[in-house]
Amino acid sequence: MARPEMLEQIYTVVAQIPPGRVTTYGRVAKMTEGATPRMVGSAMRKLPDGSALPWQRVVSASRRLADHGGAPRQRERLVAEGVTFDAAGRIPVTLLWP
DNA sequence: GGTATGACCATAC
DNA sequence: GGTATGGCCATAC
Repeated sequence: MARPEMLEQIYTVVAQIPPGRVTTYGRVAKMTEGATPRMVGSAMRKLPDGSALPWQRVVSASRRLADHGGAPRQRERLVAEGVTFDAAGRIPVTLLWP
């Protein structure tokens, strides 16, 4: 079940990502006790569009945008923050948030 | 309660 | 750099 505490902790971790940096689903899951990458993805999917949560800063472990309907919008929001993409559409390792 | 699906990851090849 | 496999666990039906 989606325990509210865990969901809130996921939101807290995501909210702590600095602007211009990104992190991966696995990292968020590891920082959240009892969570798995799938749950992080589910949590993001459930978010309303106008959410203040910086969901765009969560990317897949290969440093690409996850494959979902809002991916183009996510890429635009990241670029607007100053996140750069290389020719292969990957985010530089230096932008990863530990 | 079983089965299928999903904004995933680590590992092996 | 790719594909395949197993694991993870909440949701939907």
